[in-house]
Amino acid sequence: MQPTANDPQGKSRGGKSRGGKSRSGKSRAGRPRAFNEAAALDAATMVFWQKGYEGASMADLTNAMQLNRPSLYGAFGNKEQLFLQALQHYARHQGQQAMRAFEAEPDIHQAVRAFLETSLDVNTAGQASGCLLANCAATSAETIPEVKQILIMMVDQVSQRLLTRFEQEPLTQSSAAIITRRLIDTMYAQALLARIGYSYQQLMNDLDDRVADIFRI
Amino acid sequence: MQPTANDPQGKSRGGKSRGGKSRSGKSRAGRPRAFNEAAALDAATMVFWQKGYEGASMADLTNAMQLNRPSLYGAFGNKEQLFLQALQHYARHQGQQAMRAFEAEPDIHQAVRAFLETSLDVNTAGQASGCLLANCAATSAETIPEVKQILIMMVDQVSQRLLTRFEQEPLTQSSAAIITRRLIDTMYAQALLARIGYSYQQLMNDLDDRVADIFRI
DNA sequence: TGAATTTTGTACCTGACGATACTATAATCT
DNA sequence: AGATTATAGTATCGTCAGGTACAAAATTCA
Repeated sequence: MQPTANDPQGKSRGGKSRGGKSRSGKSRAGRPRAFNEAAALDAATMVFWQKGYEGASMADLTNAMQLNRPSLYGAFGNKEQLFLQALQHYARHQGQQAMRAFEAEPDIHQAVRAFLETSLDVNTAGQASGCLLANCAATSAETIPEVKQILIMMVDQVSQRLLTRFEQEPLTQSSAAIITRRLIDTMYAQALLARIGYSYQQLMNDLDDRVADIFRI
Repeated sequence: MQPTANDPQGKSRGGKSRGGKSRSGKSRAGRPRAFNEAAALDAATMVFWQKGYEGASMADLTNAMQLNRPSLYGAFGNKEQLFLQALQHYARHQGQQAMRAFEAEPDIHQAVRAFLETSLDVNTAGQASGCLLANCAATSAETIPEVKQILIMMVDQVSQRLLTRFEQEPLTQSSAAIITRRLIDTMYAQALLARIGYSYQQLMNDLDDRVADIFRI
């Protein structure tokens, strides 16, 4: 907050634009950044989440990120690269919350509930509704090839982690696969419904039924 | 095709821009349209389906629709109104195909399969993949309020029609609701997966399992 | 301390955006 | 036929898009 720039930015250059030497912990020469890179990326993520890739203008972005245009280009490349970084940022944060809640819960039934509840929280909390990946990035998948790769990677990874857990439970192999798919489908559906205006309460009301349904074999 | 404009356009003004009198079958005064309105809307729908609302430029649209800009504005209002009309056009055509296949099939098991198979066809045929409503319009739902209304209407309507059919089958009330929800969730998931690059074959391979899963209670 | 390095902030560029004015053209109406 | 109506087609409007050049500022290196 204070103008004295004594906040320890640590690495200061995590591997952005030009290949940094990252010799040691010491910060490099030159004027220090006036913005926090992670916070800026977080803000950019929110903008893309609300407006999508094409719908978000550079003015929207610099505004939300609290930096000026050359700083943005210096730190993130260009709009497309920023978008891709925002997707990965989202995947590492909002996107992982449900999975963490799932894996933290020992009881499998409760784990599924926690997964969907956390997912619903992400889908309805904040200013953007739905899921940046499922609802926004998917639209741009036709235009930006890298988006397809990222999304496929994410989707497969989530499937795999869920399946691994279900396979440890006392279930047949095929049941584990079915439950995994049902859970993922339910997550997508929740994201879409949240995006088109279903409220937290409306979706929350269905949650118990949905959880029960997933296990109904 | 021929320059002689003797193609019977019939109504010629279905109720667009200004309130037409639609007195009788006779076409009104003035130079006749050089483009087919339904075909133009169809082309616009494809463009939006590929690029989304913000991603589609007026140049893209006029190009695909084979008309010039003033004609577009005269016939469809502006870009946003054109988009809304494209959504409804899509809902009446591509969006109804799966439902029609479903309702045409007497055996409920086969009906579900036909529903998903037709849906998959729509999601992977043509130049745009996925679903215009689920994948593209959802992104713009935050920006254009009318989109939310339209999507909610569509979603609820599909649910209702499916549920009505399942309730006629020998199923418990709750089973009908569960199966309806599973079918819809599966449809969304297929659309998303198609959009992010899963091929027709990949999705087709899962289809039998998915159908069986829907009925597994 | 001064040279080197990096970011900031302003101002700006080029091109594309959505939207329209205007005229020519082709039909119907009287 | 002439008047009227509506579209086609061109050329263009004003604005904002994404992206940068450039000089001032703030740090490290020698």
